[in-house]
Amino acid sequence: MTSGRPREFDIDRALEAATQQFWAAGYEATSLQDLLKTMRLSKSSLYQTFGNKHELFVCCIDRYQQTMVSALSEQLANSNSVERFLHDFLEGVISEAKNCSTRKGCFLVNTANELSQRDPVIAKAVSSGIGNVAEVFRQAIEQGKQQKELDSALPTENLVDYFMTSVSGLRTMVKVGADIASLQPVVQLIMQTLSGNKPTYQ
Amino acid sequence: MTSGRPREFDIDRALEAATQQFWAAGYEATSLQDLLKTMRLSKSSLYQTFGNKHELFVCCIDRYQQTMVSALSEQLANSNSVERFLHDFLEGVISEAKNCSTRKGCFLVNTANELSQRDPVIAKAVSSGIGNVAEVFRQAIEQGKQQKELDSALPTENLVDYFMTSVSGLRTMVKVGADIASLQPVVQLIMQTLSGNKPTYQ
DNA sequence: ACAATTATGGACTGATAAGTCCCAAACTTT
DNA sequence: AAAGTTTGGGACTTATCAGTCCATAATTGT
Repeated sequence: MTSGRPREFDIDRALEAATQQFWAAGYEATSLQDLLKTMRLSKSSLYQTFGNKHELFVCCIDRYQQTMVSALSEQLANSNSVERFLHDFLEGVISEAKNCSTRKGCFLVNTANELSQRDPVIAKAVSSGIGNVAEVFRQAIEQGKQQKELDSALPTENLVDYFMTSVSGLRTMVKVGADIASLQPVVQLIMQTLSGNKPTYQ
Repeated sequence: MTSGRPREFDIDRALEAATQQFWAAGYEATSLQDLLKTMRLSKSSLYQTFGNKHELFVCCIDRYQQTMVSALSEQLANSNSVERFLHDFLEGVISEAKNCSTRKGCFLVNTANELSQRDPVIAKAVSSGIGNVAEVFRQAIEQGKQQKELDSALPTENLVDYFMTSVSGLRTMVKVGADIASLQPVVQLIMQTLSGNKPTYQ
């Protein structure tokens, strides 16, 4: 029935560009002009397609969260050692400290810090996203306990909370400017704690 | 020589008020109107005394940092157990999760997250402040090792970095909305790791 | 009395923000 | 050809922001 000029841009690519912008600069510091530039859209197209800045942001959060969860799930599935999976993730977090320029951290955590206290809609999206990420790690840790890689004396929930806390902490340290040499031993300590202080994977 | 009408407001009280405002809402989200209201100053007085919003903010950061460091030093001096000192600090961090309303986190960490990537002046002030805080914990941990409370096999620097990372992580978890019940076991795990997995102070 | 300083408050500037609206052109399907 | 839709761009509104300036009053020391 309905027809008309077809949309020329790709919604997902536009969302990806918007995400990069929001991720790098935050919500408030990103102006509509910035978005139009990186998304390569006219103002009309943006408002018609995404509603407004706030709705666009929530879309970006959701998309980021889905992407992250599926990537993590895949990595877990392709990994034969849970210990290695967790260790590699931590290493990835602190590897941002190698090149001074990027240090973007995690989009969800950044957003939580910027907006969770004053925007309940965004707070809910972030909280949900972090919950989904934590769920992947819960599965990983459960699997690790069954394979006797991790300390099975402790409740899985505690280990998940501990891991999420550690990841958040490393992210902050990277942002504050810590160097990778000082964070490497921290990663070792975290992994030792998770595995019940057996010698850990290097 | 010079005389004139004496200043009617107290600079330190004004800085305290400004700090509370910046702390609660962040730098960008705090307008000059907000500051005038909480500081109970006229616009002229604010600009004459503190220069501008940015300089005022740096003053707040410095003042906060000094206050925090001296308070921590005092607590450490008055504490007979280093383990208890560290444990109480972690408990204080997660106790914010009890009353949903406040959850302000640490002013330095908040600022690092908001501005460190794009404001080098503030980044330096924050980094310096966090360094001073870490120094107190370094002294504490050194003392703990000498008193055989902590695992002396590990370098002090690593333990300090681990502790700072853990604190930052807990702060983020609180902000994201974690409840105190799930963070309590995390605190236990952190303390066990610091003390070399002896049974820890409850 | 006089100079120096701080006080208040409002007017003002220049910039930027998000969002609305309108228009003419481009494109697709019927 | 006609209807429906998207395109880009610019004009516009409304609001807010940080910061400057000025006039006037209040209070101090000399």
